[in-house]
Amino acid sequence: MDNNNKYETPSLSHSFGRLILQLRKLERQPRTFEGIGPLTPSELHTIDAIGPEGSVLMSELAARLGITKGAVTQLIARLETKELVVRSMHPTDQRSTLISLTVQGKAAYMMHEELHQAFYKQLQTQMSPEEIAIFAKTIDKFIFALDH
Amino acid sequence: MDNNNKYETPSLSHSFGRLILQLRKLERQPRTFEGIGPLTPSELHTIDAIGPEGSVLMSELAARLGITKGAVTQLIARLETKELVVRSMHPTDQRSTLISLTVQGKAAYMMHEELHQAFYKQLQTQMSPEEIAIFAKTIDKFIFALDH
DNA sequence: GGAATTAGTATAGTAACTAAACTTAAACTT
DNA sequence: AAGTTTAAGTTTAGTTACTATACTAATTCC
Repeated sequence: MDNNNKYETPSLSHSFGRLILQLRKLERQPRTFEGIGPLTPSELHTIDAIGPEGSVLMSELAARLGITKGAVTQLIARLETKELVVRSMHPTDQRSTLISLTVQGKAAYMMHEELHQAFYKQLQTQMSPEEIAIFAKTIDKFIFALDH
Repeated sequence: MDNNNKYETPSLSHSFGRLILQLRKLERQPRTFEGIGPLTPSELHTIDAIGPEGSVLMSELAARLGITKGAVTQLIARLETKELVVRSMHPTDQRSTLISLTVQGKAAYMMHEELHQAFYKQLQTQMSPEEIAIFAKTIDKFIFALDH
């Protein structure tokens, strides 16, 4: 046996493969929010990236989400028709557009955040604080390894 | 401060948010394989799910990938035109179709597997065996928590 | 020997992008 | 001051990766 791993665990590659398939599934499931309607994962990520306070440039949003500016234009257009987001002028640069959440948008943000909190609370019943700590730390190393 | 977490770590929710955006990005990047050409992430997951030996039913493939049978039909059709996969008859059930990898398909499988191995080897330079073990274990709990 | 189930396919529609060409504004260059 | 380059954002057409629905054919279940 050329595997001298002395820790009896599920294989990392196997677990990670399952995680990816699970996340792919999760990431194509829209979620419906009370008084707002269904929001796709991309819409939710965008709302998340804007944040509940202040405003963000289109290009900054593209950078945060890791997508092109063209994709952001399309997403913001859709969120604008849903009245979750507003565009406003940049005070000094006429080229720039500032995006911020409407009252409705903030409500969606909060409800989504609560879902997250509930999830992490539920996770704490399954994992010890030590495990959670290592998990968070290793995710960061993992991300680092992902983009070399 | 109502956060009595005594472990100084990046917040799990923050790390996980970043992980999701990173994986979304990764999961829309095709990879090119020597002598085969570019393969999309979905195509690679499908090849992975078929495996290098034996054959798999369409419906089993759909279950493994967590997508509908219709989606599998389309993916297999594409992989068939790329000559990475062949359909064959089920010995006793005329309705069923068995899918297996061609020689080319197995080559793609192997090259992809080598990429994975290289990634995990690189990860081992960043993480201790204990961390890797806990990471694998906690991913499983995490997946469990994801689908309640 | 039907009736219900199961395996797979076909088709139309949607989400989530990208790439490339474009417009307008701002910042440099000389 | 005029021209050039860069940056911000939009538009459009195309692709991938699905889903949902309706369908055909084979099998199993009374």
